[in-house]
Amino acid sequence: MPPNRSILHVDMDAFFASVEQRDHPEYQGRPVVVGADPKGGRGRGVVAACSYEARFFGIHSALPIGRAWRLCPQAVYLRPRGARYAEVSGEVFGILHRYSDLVEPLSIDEAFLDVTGSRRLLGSAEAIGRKIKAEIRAELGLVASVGVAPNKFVAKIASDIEKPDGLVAVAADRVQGFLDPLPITRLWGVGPKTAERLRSLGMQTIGDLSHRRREDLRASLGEAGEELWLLARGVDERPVVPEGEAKSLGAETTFAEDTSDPGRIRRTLLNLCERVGSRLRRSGRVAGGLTLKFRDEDFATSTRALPLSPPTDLTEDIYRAALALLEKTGWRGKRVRLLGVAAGRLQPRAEGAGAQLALFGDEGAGKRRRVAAVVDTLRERFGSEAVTRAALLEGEGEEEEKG
DNA sequence: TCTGGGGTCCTAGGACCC
DNA sequence: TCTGGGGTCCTAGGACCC
Repeated sequence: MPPNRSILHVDMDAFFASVEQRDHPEYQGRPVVVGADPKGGRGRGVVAACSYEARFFGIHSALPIGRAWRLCPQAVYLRPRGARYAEVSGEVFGILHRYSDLVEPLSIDEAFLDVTGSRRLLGSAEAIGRKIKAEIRAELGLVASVGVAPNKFVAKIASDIEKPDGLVAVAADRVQGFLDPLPITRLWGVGPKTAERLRSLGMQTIGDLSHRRREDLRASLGEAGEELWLLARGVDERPVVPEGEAKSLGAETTFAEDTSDPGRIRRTLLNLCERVGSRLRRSGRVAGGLTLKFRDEDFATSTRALPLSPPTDLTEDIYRAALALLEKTGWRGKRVRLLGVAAGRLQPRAEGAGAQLALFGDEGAGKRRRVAAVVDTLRERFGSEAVTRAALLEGEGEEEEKG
């Protein structure tokens, strides 16, 4: 690890809303809220992103959409267009890669760059940050905020401090002075629960924490406390790691109203399994495990998991496992708010996997894979709601599918 | 005013093995 | 009849992030 690193954190400002305003000039200057359907104030979701005009009314991300509606009914309310944002995100990352090979995505609209090795050729880290902002604006018509610091943690905070359109550089000898006055909630990994715990121990600011003894934090918060202590002192040695493969892949949905209707529950579950299976097949991977998520009308959430052996990317296999997991939740008689399915233990699909399955006595696998390919094509062409596999819903295990 | 959907990581506790 | 300690793997829950 070089002793004097230059790390950038680049964070797009109001990303989803800004893409919508750029794609639809008539939305410019207006409050734009991207998120769930507000349904006249009765919608169940939350705000995913909103423009700065909307923030003026007190709207912010994660706000229940019904509340946003009451604050500003005249705003433009839009459903997220995930594929579009992914496309624009790719263009943003294209610009970032001009300045370093070490680009680590943190989400669709945020990344770390290690520009330590780029400084000689491309100028100071701060100058690089300025160029990145200028190119994002000129080429994409979007605004980013940038933080420059000796490590990831400080760079991330720095990018946030002067949002929107900010550029904040923190030199190594100014890190402690920069951090100390900030509230503990700025620490990475301190959410509502940990913040409450720290406050009950008399700590309000990062300075309050950095002035404690390391052993005291270890005693009260364990290993996590020690890590917080290090962050509070501006110590963060984590390297910038270019993108790796995702470790899990899931889909979940909240019902428009809580339901105990078995047919509706099974149809929804099948649709989730189809979405997960389809994404697995597209990514060329198989899942070695499945987790079902279940939330009841009281918002109590539970999960059940099992291994998938052999690993699979087929909707039928995933759905069968999901039904077994659903039984383990004891769902009957309860009203369901949310169902989710997540594939884990992902691994590359082996070549000739179908032939291998045949050895295990599963001759239908090749055929089912071909059916899956057709379904995927139809769904791509006509949308994910276009194709329902009626055959999988019938019988409910009393009747085997015939080939 | 109820609280989305996509993820990651950590921990506690039980099973199992030596 | 009660008795250990370590290691590993697994599941469920939960905190956190965007």
